[in-house]
Amino acid sequence: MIKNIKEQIINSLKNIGLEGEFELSQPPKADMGDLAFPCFQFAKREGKNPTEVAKDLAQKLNDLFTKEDMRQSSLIFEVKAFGPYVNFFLDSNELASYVLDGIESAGEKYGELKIGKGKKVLIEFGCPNPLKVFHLGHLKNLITGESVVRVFANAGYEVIRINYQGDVGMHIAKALFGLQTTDNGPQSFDAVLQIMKDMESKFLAERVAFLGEAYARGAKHFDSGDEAKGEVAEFNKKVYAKDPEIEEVYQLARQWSLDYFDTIYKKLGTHFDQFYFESQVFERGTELVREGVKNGIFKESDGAVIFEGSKYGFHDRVFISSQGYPTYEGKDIGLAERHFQEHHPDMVIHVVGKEQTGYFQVVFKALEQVFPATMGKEYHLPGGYLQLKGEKKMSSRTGNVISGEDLIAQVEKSVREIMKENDLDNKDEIIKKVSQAVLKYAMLKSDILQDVSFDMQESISFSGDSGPYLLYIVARIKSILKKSKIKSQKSKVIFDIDIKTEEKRLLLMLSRYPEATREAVESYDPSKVAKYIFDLAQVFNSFYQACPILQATTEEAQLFRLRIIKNVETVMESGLNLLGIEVVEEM
RNA sequence: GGGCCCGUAGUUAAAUGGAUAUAACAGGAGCCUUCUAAGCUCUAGUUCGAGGUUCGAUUCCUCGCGGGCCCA
Repeated sequence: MIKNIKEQIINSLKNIGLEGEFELSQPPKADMGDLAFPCFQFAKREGKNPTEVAKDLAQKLNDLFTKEDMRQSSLIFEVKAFGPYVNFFLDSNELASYVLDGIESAGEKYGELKIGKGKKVLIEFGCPNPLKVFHLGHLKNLITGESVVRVFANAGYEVIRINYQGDVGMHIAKALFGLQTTDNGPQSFDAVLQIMKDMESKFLAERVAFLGEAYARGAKHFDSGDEAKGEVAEFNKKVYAKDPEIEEVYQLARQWSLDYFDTIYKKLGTHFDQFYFESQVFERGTELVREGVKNGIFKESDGAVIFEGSKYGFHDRVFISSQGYPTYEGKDIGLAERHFQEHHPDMVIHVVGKEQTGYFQVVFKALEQVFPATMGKEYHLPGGYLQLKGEKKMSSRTGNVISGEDLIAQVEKSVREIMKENDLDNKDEIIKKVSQAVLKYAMLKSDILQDVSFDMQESISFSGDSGPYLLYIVARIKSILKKSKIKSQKSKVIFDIDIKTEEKRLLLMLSRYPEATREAVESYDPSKVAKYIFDLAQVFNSFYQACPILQATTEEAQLFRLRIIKNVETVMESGLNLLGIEVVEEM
């Protein structure tokens, strides 16, 4: 959209003899024009003063545009030099018909891209560990991952949603140790199994809390000394060996956890195409690493198997421990083989916290050597932490932290409180959608790498830079459209309409949406879309204040404004959808 | 000890090396018999420090200072 307008300007520049690649920027103020061409680089190449060059270019372009047959279109009506910039003013009426026709003919597809066409990408996100708490980090990861999936799908990629979960390893051992430990000493796993079977009728949340407490007991014991570490490690062996003593308890606890995670996925409107488990890949991972030792990729060191990342400027990492068990690194080798054999992806994106950056550098380097086909295709998308305002980073080591589900519940409670006076049909559903908007927008509005400091008061506030603020604008537009009673807004753009500055700014803003979706996919960062929607919302509000719609002075103006807000609605809904946020009819 | 990331108004965040560093919240002053004022308009307030590269640095480089993380 705006891209085509820019191309027209660039063509004009080429017509007057400029060569090479140009970027157009946006003047800082509306009265300085709609698009700008900075002359610095061109002037440098010519060895001239940029201000003089701008003056000269503006003159030449004006000469060009007065020759009617040379004009690309009537969209540009004025060219002016501002210091070292050549600024272009677009004709409001031409712009209006260009933008509105463009969006309307694209419909819901407006903002979609083709850059990923024919390419397949696996996006791995979520990844909570069974038998551990679903903590705030997982919540943020799910929200981020869901949005990244949508941004890539919107860009034309075929996306496979992957969730990889750690159902073997020390954290499972800790939970099992905790389960068999009571205040009066150890109990048998038969007894544990009986307790758990008796709990089957209870709520899932309660059963999962029971597992969480067990994990916390086990983790505490593990940290209490070397001897304790050894005791817990015994359970690790049993898990890997599928020891019948613990197998039934382990399977039941694992299933409770997974069922519980499913309820959270549903609550957040996310889903997965495929689940992978560490239990499915650890054997193959171990095998591949052992083979790699023979090929000189990995190296034995003090009974463990390591990869010498230090040869590549990273650090060495253990892939098989001295006890003979694969580490996360070793398992990831087995996992990657399955990814590539089953899906043949062009790219695998791991949406994981930023603290894993060093880990992935080494694992990807090792992978390249085990499977050269993965080279350049594995990508770690590092995310910042989620902190509640006034608290330190959350850890699931200790039992008493706010879980992801607790936060969802607290947000819902606060939203319900704010909306208690509102008389609405389907109020519960609206509250749920608004609550999701609160959480998702708060997590996605800053750069993906930035830590999010979640301020409950600010995020649930219905004014300012918040999810509800955006939903409110959509609801207001829908309300006006409903009241307008005009069935068809397919008015021809009326060329004698006097278009106000606020209307023009809004039209220009609408034309930039595809640029936002492109930036988001190119930088792997949904926040680009979030920022765009917020900017659009701001511009809309100025328009809304300055331009009465239903009380417009002429019928033409009313039809025109209805058409504009219909398009704002389309773009807002589309952008929010990329963030995983559903709009509401009223609130 | 080695490596990575970060440091912007009181707070939370923007800014492909470009025009007067932009918003939100909090503060001050206005605007509702009018489409949902959950809004709008005005106002005050910012680049951690020292160098360097550049016509131009919040952005790139070096060295400090402060915070986070990974590895040992």
